[in-house]
Amino acid sequence: MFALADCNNFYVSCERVFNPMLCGRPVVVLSNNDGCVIARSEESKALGIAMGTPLFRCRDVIGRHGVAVFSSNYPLYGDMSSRVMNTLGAMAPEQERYSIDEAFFDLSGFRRFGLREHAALMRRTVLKHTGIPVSIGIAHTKTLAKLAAKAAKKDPSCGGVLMLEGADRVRRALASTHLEDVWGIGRQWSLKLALQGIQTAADFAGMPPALVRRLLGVTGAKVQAELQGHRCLPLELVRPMKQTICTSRSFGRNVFSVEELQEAVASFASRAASKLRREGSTASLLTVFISTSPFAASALRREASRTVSLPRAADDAMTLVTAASRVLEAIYQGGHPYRKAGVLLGAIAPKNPPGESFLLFGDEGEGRAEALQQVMEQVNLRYGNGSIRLAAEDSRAWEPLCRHISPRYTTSWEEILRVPSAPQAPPAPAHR
DNA sequence: TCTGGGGTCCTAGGACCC
DNA sequence: TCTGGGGTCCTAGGACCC
Repeated sequence: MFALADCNNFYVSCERVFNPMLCGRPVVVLSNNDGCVIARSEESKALGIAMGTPLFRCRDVIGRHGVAVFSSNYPLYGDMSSRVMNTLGAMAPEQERYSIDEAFFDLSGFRRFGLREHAALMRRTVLKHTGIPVSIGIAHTKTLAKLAAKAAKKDPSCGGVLMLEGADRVRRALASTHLEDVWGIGRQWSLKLALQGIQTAADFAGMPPALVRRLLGVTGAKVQAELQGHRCLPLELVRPMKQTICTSRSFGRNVFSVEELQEAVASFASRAASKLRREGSTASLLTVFISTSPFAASALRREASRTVSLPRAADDAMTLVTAASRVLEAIYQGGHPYRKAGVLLGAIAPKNPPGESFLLFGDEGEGRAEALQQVMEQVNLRYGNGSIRLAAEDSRAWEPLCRHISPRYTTSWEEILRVPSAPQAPPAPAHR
């Protein structure tokens, strides 16, 4: 049997652990740049604040009901995530970390303890050790386990754990699940299937497989088979190597000049380099993209991108920053209010593959660049990220907004001492 | 005024190979 | 009149996930 453990309203729960005054109050967490609502407490959901709502569209509700608003605090959420994952992993070692707030487990070995009982113990332990509430679904396939976890969240009577075993129990769960709540079925496919009269997970599971294959391809066919209890998605115990690594941001304001874009792109390339090095990989393809807001007047709108292949696979900031800077120069065009840029690395390969390759036409700089990069990493490790960086990255005038950020309670000695003030609703727009 | 970031997989079509 | 069969690789676009 597979289990899925899913943290409830994860980002909101992280904020509440360190600021219990938030419990019982409506809370939302915003996307980068304070743009959209990406996490909501139950109280906020009850107020009708939908996932992904732009902040400016729900300011009224937020003001009227005293909703607490937070910018996202990824150092905090990432650290809390590893605490939750480590706690769970200690109690069920066959673990696949699926996302920042979810993990799958193979619980087959725990039959004699009672699967439901063991899951309930996992849940209690995580709550006690980290303060984060989780819901756990148990079933024969991953897709059914996801469905069970969702149902466990909705129904308070099951105490956060729901096991789907037995054809009848599964059938009832499928019948009471809307199609768009099934893992793997998004908006577009729901609409497509609604035209065929398909409303619930049970309807979908009962469709002729050939029709599903024709409408949704093999991906949809797998979802259907999983709902019928056939395992198509195995537990992935080791995370496969990333195929692309991307660092991109929306800017806190319009950026017009190539100089400011250069600084942003240099920072992204440098960030991407450190992600790459953490993976122990190198990249041979580099893409730079810049764009205005997609909501800008069409005369001002512009999207541009270009990919280059690097003369040799690289993982150091200086090579990637230099390459990115050249690409940006080539695609930049003045007169547009740019709001976003990014660097995407591709053709990723392990750094020291068996039978290591070398450059035919020498490269004496190589060893020095590597040594310099390592020293920079050590300095940043000891004195804090950003203590030393390439001059090209400086100024940061483009930095995204985060007006409602909470302290990094678990990863910063300075910030842990900051007393959380009762968070306020964001300042009302000037005209109100 | 104000709208995230980082991924994966599949499919179709085109260019190419013998 | 009539024009093969079996592949690979790449790219762009579209769907999905959190």
